[in-house]
Order: sequence, then structure tokens, then C-alpha cells
Amino acid sequence: MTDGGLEIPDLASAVLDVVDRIPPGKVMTYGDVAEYLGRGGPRQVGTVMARWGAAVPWWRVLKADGSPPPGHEERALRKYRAERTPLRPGGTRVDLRQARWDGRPE
DNA sequence: ATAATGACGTCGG
DNA sequence: TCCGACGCCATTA
Repeated sequence: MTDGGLEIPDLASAVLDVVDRIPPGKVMTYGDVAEYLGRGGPRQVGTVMARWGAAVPWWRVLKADGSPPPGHEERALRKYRAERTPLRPGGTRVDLRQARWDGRPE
């Protein structure tokens, strides 16, 4: 299987796989995903999301301060409201204390 | 092989 | 709380 001729790096596949399992209403930071996988770093996860994120629930991966992916704030906020993701006062950032997913089954 | 790139994270002011 | 400087590291050029 290829991606229109472009190969998907092993790390990218692993990242997409994890993101695809984040439950609705829950989120993970770029750093969380990297730490969960035990390889790569926040920037690598961000690079993967930028290129192949469209195929997964990309809005469930955000920055460490709870702010949505740069350039996709509006769409992400709509998703959070739709799936009841806990937001902080002001409603522009996710409340990680409640919405952060540890990776273990519900 | 070397340098540049980037949907990040942390820290200091 | 906001912002800039610096560190990080796989992928690309």
C-alpha cells in the first residue's frame, strides 16, 4: 500500500494509529503521543499530523496548553462542542485536567 | 553526509 | 497571562 506514490514513515503510521484510538470527548497533546509511543518528539508528531492528519480525528491532538492546532482553531472548537470535550473558561482552550486521555481503555 | 525544516515544549522576563 | 529564546529530533532537501 502506498500513499499516492509517497511512502508513509514507520513513525507516522504509529502516530496515526494512536490518534485514531483517542475516544470522543478526550484529547492528547503532541507530547503525550510521542511519550506514549516512546519514540520521536512533539515536533515529529506535529509534522505527521500536518501531512497525514486529515485521515484521523486530528482535532483530538493539540498543544500542551490546551489550545487547538494552529490554523484549525475554528473547526476544532466546533468539534469540541459537538462531542462535549471539557473546555476552560473562555471556551477557546480544552481543559486538559478533565479531557486528557491516558491511553488506557475506557 | 550535512544542513534546513517544523500542526511542539519549557522556561525566563 | 502573553511573548520570545532555546532545545529537541525524525524527515527532507
